[in-house]
Amino acid sequence: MKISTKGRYALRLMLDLAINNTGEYIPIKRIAERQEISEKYLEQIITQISRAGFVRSVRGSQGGYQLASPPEEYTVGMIVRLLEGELSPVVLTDEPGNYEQADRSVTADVWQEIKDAIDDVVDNITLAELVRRYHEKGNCEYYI
Amino acid sequence: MKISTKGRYALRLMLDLAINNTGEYIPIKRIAERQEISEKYLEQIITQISRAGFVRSVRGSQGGYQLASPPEEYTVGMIVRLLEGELSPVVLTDEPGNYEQADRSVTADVWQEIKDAIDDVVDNITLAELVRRYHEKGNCEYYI
DNA sequence: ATAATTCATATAGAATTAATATGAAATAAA
DNA sequence: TTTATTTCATATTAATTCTATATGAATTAT
Repeated sequence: MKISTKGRYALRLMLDLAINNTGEYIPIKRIAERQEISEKYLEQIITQISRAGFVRSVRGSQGGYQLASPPEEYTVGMIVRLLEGELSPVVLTDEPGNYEQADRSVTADVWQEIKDAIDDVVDNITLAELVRRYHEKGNCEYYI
Repeated sequence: MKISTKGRYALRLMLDLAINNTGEYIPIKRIAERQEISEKYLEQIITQISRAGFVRSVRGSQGGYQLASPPEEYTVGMIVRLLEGELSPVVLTDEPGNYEQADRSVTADVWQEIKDAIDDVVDNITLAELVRRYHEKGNCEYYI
């Protein structure tokens, strides 16, 4: 029952970009240094993020990444789901809309309740909120 | 981000015992048949459950298992955690009590919020509640 | 040209998952 | 007392997933 490093690193990566959202392009190398995460691993991760259109990229010298939209536009859920898939404790083949509650098993309902609770958390925290909390703490430069 | 089959089967197993909580001892073979789960795999699982004292067992012919306490006494959380460990999306080394919120990273706080939301769900559903829901649905004999 | 950087894909070791297998110990019933 | 049934204990294994590392092509500013 764990979110893998990909999902967690993705959030730290996006938060790093949000905190340093100055309009400049930030190379992945810089983020890897700050976050102490393998550069090549981060490259894989941001590739997925980039393909989803969450960031803009510029190749070559002086290139890098920046957020495609303002931090208010990104929820934790959007980012983590991109790397992890649905944040469901089980594979729920029955989509909530397709079946009545009564047609599903009681254990399936439990997993659905857990999923809903998780979604409620991650869909209501934006990068902007995390940036705000980060500055509020103000205890350590890149302790994300 | 999944609960493994052990945790899920454990819940179905305990729910099966709760539904059939007549005072008789139920062999694991019976449960395996009803739930269509490998008998040997279920044995491994109930061994852990038994060691935790959640069930009483009797060996030999006519033996089997039964709940050690009434279904009201078991929450989904107790059962699933037994097999899965903490239902936390990451390993949270900092126990909530040991550190001030401000001393932890903003991402750690997110994972903590997710954990709290999950705990809130699983700690407030008992086996008795699931038995009630099961009878309420009443659509299929062992569709757990 | 050169250095820096994204982009694309392949490879690999470690860990975890999900079982299956083997057999000993205990108990009721024949 | 034998037999069938059942829990209890532990070992093994195949498949999958995780967590990277590696190689190198394409692009761009200097």
